[in-house]
Amino acid sequence: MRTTQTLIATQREAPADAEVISHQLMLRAGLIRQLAAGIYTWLPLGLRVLRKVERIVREEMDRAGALEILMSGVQPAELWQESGRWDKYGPELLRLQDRHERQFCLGPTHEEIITDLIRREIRSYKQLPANYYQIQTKFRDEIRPRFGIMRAREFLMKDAYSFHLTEQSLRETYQLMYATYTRIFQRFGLEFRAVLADSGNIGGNTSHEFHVLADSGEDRIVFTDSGDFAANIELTPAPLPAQPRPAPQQTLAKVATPGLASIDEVSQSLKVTPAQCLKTLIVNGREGGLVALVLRGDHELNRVKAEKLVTVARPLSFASAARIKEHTGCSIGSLGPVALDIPVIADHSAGRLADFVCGANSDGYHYTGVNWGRDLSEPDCADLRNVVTGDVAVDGSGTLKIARGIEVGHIFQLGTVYSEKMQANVLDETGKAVTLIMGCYGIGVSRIVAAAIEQNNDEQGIIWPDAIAPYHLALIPIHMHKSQRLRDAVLPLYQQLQDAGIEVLLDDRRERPGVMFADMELIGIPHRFVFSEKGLDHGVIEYKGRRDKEITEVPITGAVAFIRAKLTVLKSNRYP
RNA sequence: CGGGGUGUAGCUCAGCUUGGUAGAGCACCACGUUCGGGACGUGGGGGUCGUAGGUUCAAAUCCUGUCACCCCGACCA
Repeated sequence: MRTTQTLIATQREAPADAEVISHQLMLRAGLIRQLAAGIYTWLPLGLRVLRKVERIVREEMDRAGALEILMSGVQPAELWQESGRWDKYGPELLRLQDRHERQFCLGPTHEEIITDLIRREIRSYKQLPANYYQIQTKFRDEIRPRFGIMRAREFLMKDAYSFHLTEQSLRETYQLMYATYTRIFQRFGLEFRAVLADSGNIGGNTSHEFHVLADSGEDRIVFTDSGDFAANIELTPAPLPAQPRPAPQQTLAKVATPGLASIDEVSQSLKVTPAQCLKTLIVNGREGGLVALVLRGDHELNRVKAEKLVTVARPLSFASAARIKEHTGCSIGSLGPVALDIPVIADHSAGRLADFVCGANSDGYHYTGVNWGRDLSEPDCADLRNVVTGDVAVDGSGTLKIARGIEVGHIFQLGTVYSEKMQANVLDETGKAVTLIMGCYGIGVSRIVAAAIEQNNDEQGIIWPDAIAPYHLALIPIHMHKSQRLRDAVLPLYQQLQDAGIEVLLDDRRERPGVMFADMELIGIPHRFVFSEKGLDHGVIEYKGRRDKEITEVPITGAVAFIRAKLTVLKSNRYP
């Protein structure tokens, strides 16, 4: 492709509302344009990247024996009413009516549609297992779309659904999908990790997430060096404290702490570590009352763990400041478990503290030297906190490390949640109707484009991995319009490179070199050749990889072979 | 949905307090000079100042409504 024949829509400045780097760079590089909140148009260069991601996903799904179909983005309400999700899903489901006033929605996911299809088409156990997938636009009317493509309302997703007669068969396909996802993310050339995940409100039991590692990621994932343990922080169990609780040394004292509310303020003022303080969080209880969750001052509440407590309301919600004031007579910064007349649940490590500091349930006062069992009753303990770096893995595989990740894939063993409600069953060998067991497997195709940029960028712009770059190679001739000699060197090579299966972007604009360099770097083309009169005098052109510091001179006659050797993706990415 | 913010040229923004001819940089067009890391000069095109109403001789500017977008909190690929 020539730059004069495509749309190079680069910009020097990003719109002020683009917050994350991938959003800024996608706009500046001219990959996307915003149409409305969370809704984007893909420009030619961006679409090439999206299509490459899609293609790799498709090839590997096909290889794994999944069958591609395409389901409508618009879905009739009846099926959602049948599964019970029409009422459950809330405003995130964009509902619409046709001219006959029939209810529809824009599909945020396709469980209902596929389950309906399968229950009509598959009658016999002999047709199982089955695994169907599609790559389709989804729509979720997020309360707050943000971060550009990363969390758009409209996005492209690969979703697959498998159907089984037995749990064993489900586990086999689940394993196959796990392996397939691993291949897919390896082929992208992105640093990623698969972790155990919370199955959330989709239901089912086993579930793994695939995360692209990036410091800007919204999720925290936890793993050990051996790799034996890997999980989302949401469901990483914290180790039980190794030491028993020390014997009390201090006596209980009430000290004035006027104006001090946060753990930091209190601990600094009283000259103790945050780990020696307790923080008390009051949440709404399941029966309408209040529940106090108590953590060590240096620990953070884990919402998923808290929601698993039978006394705590789901979803977890903090009690309002007004309600807390009404109940305890103090504001949030002065709460503590002493003489608190609501149920108290302490994190294990908070339960092991002795001589600790906590709020006195009276504004401007804290207690010091507090001890469980002496100054207040022994607490009920539970695992409530997020693990921290250095905690020990409960499976004994070492100490935990924490990284940030962007969730780009999620696989679930769904079970019979949908098949039961929608009566999707087949006849087994004995002629008996058996409810289908389901798995589902998602990949955020468009999100991967953004995640790749979050992970791979520098001052100059995007740095695409070869496998998903819009073009493999940029050709930059310097002042070609003035030199017949350059044209005679560049144009035949441009042709040869394309014939060799290399995707080339030839910059034939009448621009100064600096402009061309800057644009190709911003767009993130991973390899480039520069042609100049000076180089041609010696029969060489200049090569530079996008991450390279130095330039390499390459004989023009060996240019094709040189770049083919660099592009391992040409070989490894194809399969028979 | 609650809290906050912003709407002026394709992008970044000034002008608004104190009403009086709509601006700058980048981008775009033409010509000239430049020419291996986002050149320079001259000339030019482009804006119902988000939108509706009000106050006023006069509104980008003051008032009211409304819409859009963005940021902070509860979901998710």
